[in-house]
Amino acid sequence: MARLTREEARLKTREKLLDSGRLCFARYGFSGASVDIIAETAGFSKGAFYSNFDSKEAAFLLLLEQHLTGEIARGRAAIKGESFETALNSFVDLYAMEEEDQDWCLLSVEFALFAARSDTFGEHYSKLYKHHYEQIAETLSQIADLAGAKLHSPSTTASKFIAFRTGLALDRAAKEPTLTHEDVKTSLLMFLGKVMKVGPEM
Amino acid sequence: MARLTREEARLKTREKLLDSGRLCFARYGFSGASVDIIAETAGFSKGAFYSNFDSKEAAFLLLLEQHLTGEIARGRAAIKGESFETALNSFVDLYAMEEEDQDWCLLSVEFALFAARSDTFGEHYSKLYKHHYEQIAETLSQIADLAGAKLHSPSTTASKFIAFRTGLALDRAAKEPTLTHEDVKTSLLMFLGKVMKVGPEM
DNA sequence: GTATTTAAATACCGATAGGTATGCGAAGAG
DNA sequence: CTCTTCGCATACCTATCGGTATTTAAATAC
Repeated sequence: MARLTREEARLKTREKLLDSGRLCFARYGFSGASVDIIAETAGFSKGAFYSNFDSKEAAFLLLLEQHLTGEIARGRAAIKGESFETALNSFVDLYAMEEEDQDWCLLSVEFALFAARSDTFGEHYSKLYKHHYEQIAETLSQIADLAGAKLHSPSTTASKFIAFRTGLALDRAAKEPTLTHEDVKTSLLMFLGKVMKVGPEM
Repeated sequence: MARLTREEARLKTREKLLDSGRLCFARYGFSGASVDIIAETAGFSKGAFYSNFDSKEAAFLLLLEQHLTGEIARGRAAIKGESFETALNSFVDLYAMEEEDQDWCLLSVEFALFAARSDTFGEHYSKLYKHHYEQIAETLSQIADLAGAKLHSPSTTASKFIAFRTGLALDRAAKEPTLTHEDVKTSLLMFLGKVMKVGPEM
């Protein structure tokens, strides 16, 4: 293994900490994932963590931002060059997630709660999501376009879509979900179909 | 004020603690509401709390159960003797809640997260909600009846409805919600309308 | 080589929490 | 009136956590 400069080593450490953070936050939640655990899981100590990030909250925020960015990119990729039917299906598939992404969905819920109760944080959070919804709105509009439809209020539709998705994910996250993965997919398809005035019946 | 027997006094204390718990849990969340605070708010000490409840979790569970029971009762009351239109509207109004109930909606979300991560608790939680959804399903079926419609799978529909409601409430709980109260109402009406095959367009 | 910088380890701190053990004062039993 | 019971208060225990201060060891600069 090549000798690393100080800068390279530091960035590598940072990445490992972020990876570990992603894992721990998803598994234990924001308050449940202690800085000690995150650092230890990455093979470092708390000192390394605080030498790379201002606070636990700052690190989480970074991860959340990365995750949202990735979600948008995956959305765009899923519909790229596809027909309406395929695009809609692929897009919904992305949000009817199983496993890994579900963990992150739980996390986002947790952070919504946190944001709802924290004055200082609520603002930052709202800004982040306002942008996120606009990005999703854009993708949704493109899908609607494929069907020759036009969304009445794209960004509101995006909010509702994510709201529905979140609620469904919360059910799926239970030890004994009352809904199946199919139910989730059908529900989201139904919603988008209705909104684009082309959907199948429930 | 009449002299109280020991039993009467104890029950009164218990009630006051539960009231305080309802308030504190809603305001600060489950982990944010310390037993100390709950007891103090009720005008008692931690000793009183632990003399009345096995644990913080047990007390919360009791409150959750009471809340769910109340929700069902309010649902039934809202549609009693009404025409389809009125029943549907009143029912949705209940779930498009503002303020007080919203706090509890947040709490239920928090507990869904808790249940998703706790093995011991997840089971208890699932049982509670399975019953809850069945109750809602019954009310939804009655509403559908009024329109001469029949729900395909009442209990699944109830799950989806609550999922949607929860997601929407989560947005409304943000410091700067992206949806309005009207959006929430419209969305829920749209959902039920679609499901009962009689709804208005989005 | 030595001096300096700095990433990361260790040790530590104050706050807070859930829960327990014990003490006290008033209600109930006789 | 007295002894017992028991609801609640007080004091305490242990653990954890986010964050900081200090130290150490290695990379860089000279």
